[in-house]
Amino acid sequence: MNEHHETLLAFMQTQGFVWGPAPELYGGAAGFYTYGPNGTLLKRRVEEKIRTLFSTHEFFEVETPTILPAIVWEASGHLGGFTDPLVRDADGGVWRADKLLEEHYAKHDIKTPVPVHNDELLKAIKATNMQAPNGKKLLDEITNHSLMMRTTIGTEIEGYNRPETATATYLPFLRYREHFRKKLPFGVFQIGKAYRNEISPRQHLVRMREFTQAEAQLFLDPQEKEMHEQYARIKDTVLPLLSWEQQVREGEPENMSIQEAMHKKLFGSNAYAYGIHLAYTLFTSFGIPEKNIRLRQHGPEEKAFYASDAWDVELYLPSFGWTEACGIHDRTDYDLRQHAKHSKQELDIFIEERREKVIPHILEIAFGVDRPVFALMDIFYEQKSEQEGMSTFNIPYELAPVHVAVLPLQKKLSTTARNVYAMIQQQGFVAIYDETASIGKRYLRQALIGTPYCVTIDFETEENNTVTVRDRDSQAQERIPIAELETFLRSTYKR
RNA sequence: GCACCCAUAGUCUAGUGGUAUGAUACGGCCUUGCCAAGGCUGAGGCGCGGGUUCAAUUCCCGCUGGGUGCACCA
Repeated sequence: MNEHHETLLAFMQTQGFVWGPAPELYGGAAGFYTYGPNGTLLKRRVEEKIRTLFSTHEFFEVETPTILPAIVWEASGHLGGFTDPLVRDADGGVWRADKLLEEHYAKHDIKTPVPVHNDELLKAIKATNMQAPNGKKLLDEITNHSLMMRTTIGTEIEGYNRPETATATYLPFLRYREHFRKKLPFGVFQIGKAYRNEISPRQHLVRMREFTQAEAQLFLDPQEKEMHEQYARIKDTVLPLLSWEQQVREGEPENMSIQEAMHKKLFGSNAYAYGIHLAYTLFTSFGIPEKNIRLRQHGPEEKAFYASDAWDVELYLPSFGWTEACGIHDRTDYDLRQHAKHSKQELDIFIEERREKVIPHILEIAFGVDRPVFALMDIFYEQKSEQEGMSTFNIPYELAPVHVAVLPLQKKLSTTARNVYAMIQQQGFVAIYDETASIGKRYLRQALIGTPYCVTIDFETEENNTVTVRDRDSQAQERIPIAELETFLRSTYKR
């Protein structure tokens, strides 16, 4: 673990951003964290950015259940074929059965393919007479590990916590069809919890067992993936693109216009390019510096089974380096076909002009919300020694957890100060009142949580109803009338 | 999950087979005119369980949590 990350963890804990692993009282469970008051405010602001951007691009928010019966996950492909076959050794160690056999075959230059089904896999392993890598005897049983968290609905229905929000978002397709008056394209988005029973979660908020996911889903007519109007608006935008070709030759991302990328066939359709652009815009709207963002194309091996086009938004985290933050997938008609098959319903739309029924294609932008939140803390917390100046959380002003602090210069000014505090709260700002310790110490406290403005009530306030407003970044103070505070603050915090 | 390493106030740390050092943060009082100011003072800790021992925070085992590598991350 690097030193920066250790400093960051102390910052997040002491300043009320992130605590855990929870429940701390009982020693904690890996992969679960609690957002403290400041962390929760920060995360909310990030979620508001998501809502604003998706809404202004004609996506509509929905909220679906987090627990769904097994049949849904059989249809989506999450259950069944996509669990890991595990074999135990005499000591209780657990190994990936298919990987063990694969390695064994590779080592002995055996060309036989590794069987897919558990019983055949077990038979093949027994035939090799192999042992576990730790020298222990392997047991005669293969069990499945699934990343899905199982639960029971009522007394006996098998259910699972959703491992992604997307599948849950697709299920009301027939309702969407009516709601959007049988016309494509239409878009929906969802922000909510997802659960993955990771074998060993690490890297703090970056990989949790319970996390917040956000995703936008655009339902398209497969023959109308050109989206000329939207494409025309974005085609000249330059994006940092790390193509698969560049990765193979270990090159750097290239700054390239979307149009140029289309010519090079990096994106499969105008619509997909639109999705890429939207995802990139989203991450810049969080205030993450452009140098910390790049787009990386998936290689043929890592591309998900359902996707025709696949890129990730990656963020540079000082703690962990380049980290996947968001996937943009053209999922084609895979999901709707699967659910049509399993539910025995026709999930299509009748296109008037062509007099035909089509199964819409789905373009997906999906990401863990906790990752950009972590990135903001990781990138913008700056620790300084007392000689160097104040340690500051340099979060962009509009994302700061607390908008403004109200500080009486001395305690004898507290009545006036509390009146100003009450007024600011009623105006809808998130405010903090602090009258303990020296004024300098209180400025530091606010800098540490990124509060942009400190309103100080001094002796002049009582004479002429003015206060000073201290700006976090410039540390400059400006005297303004109390009556103008709201306008001043409103200019930073648009609502 | 495997291998190795680690675990002391909120945070960071010293140290010990006889219950613990310091810094910082925090509370109270006094002082204080924009400063990470000063004085007095207060509260706060050996992750959990078992073993060895007269005695365990210290030694041993297990668990939990963290780090690194492998695996996993659909």
